[in-house]
Amino acid sequence: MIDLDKIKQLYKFTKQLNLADAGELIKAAKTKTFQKRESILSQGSWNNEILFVRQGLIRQYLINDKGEEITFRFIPENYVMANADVILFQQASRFHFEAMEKTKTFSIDYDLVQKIISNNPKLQSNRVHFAQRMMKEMHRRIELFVLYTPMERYLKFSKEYPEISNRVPDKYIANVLGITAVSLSRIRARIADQGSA
Amino acid sequence: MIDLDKIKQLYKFTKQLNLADAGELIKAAKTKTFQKRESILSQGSWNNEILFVRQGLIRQYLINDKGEEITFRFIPENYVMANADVILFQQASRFHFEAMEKTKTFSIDYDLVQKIISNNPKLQSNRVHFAQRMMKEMHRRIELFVLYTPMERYLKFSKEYPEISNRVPDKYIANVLGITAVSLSRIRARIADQGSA
DNA sequence: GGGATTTATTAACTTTTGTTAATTTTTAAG
DNA sequence: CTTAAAAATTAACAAAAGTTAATAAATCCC
Repeated sequence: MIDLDKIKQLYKFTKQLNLADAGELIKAAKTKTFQKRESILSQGSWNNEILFVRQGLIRQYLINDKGEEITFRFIPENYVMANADVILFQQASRFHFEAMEKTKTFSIDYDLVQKIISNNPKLQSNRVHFAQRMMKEMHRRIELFVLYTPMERYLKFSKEYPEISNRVPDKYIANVLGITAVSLSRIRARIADQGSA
Repeated sequence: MIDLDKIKQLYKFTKQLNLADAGELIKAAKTKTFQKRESILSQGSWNNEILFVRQGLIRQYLINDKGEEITFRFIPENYVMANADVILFQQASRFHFEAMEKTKTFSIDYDLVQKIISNNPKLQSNRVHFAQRMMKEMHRRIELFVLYTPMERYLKFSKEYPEISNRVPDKYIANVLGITAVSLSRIRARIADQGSA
């Protein structure tokens, strides 16, 4: 993997990436590959690596009080996996992360990112744009729950993220949309009905 | 309003605020007061002020396709009102913001914040902590929808934000939790039942 | 390609929510 | 304090979602 490749990949992630200044970050990034179903990070971990997904798809999930597995989020190509529990909430991870397909990533320790950024002030704008991207994604997701019905959520989700929707089992999508798999199946039946009516 | 007061208030907002460096920001902040029910920002606006709520409570809402008013978020003391549509999504505001009580704020134009920060690199850490605070809040909210039932959401919300829960009409809380006012009323009845059973 | 496993669908039933409207309670304004 | 307005509750019914289990379809792997 040569640097040019890295740069291209990262450039897709944020149009604002300042290529000259990002050099140090790119140098520090480690390449990792995970096989399908391989665990990337487990519940209880204090690992605080940031992973940029170059290829593949990661699923973030947890086991709730009732012992049920609940998928919280998908992280496809050009998105970043960050462990909110460790980085934002200063607690051990409640979540598991696993590759749903063969997944290639760049990874950097969050502490190292901090350090590099503090030594390269020009990287600040990249950090700002990264944070904004995360906030946009989260905001959209909250809107989905507050403003729309389960059926509308599903329609919007599959329209907005076809590259996820077509790759992962519906039962995981159901979790992400805050409904059960059975309910999602019925929603799909209703949509098919209406479409042909 | 003397500067010391401003500083104290802002300090509450983020423990990381570097008081010496924040001087310029504090100088640039304008003090505003809104009366109960007064509109702060309307749908369609391109205003991109950031408001820090010193006192009072702001309600963010929109009118959906069906003409229904839906409350999206509350912004109480020591929280920041920012218009995501203008700042993150580069679009005119879909939301209205109004004071639910007499509300006192500090306000700064987002562009001015940007400018001041770029001239005072030490303020960067404040910006990072601000962004992290927003992300924490959003993450928690998404968790509420993905991991919990409407009843659990209500219990957690009223426990975690009693200062909001006790001040605003239930019908607005219902929206924020993604359910109807009637349904919330029934949930409350069920809780009362169980409590006395 | 064929059997095993996983996923999706369907069914049957219960519980909860949405919707509309009436009624009670609370709040606000004069 | 009294009345008007707003909010919350309750009712009645339809629609949708949760739950458990059975069945069908898709997929995985040797």
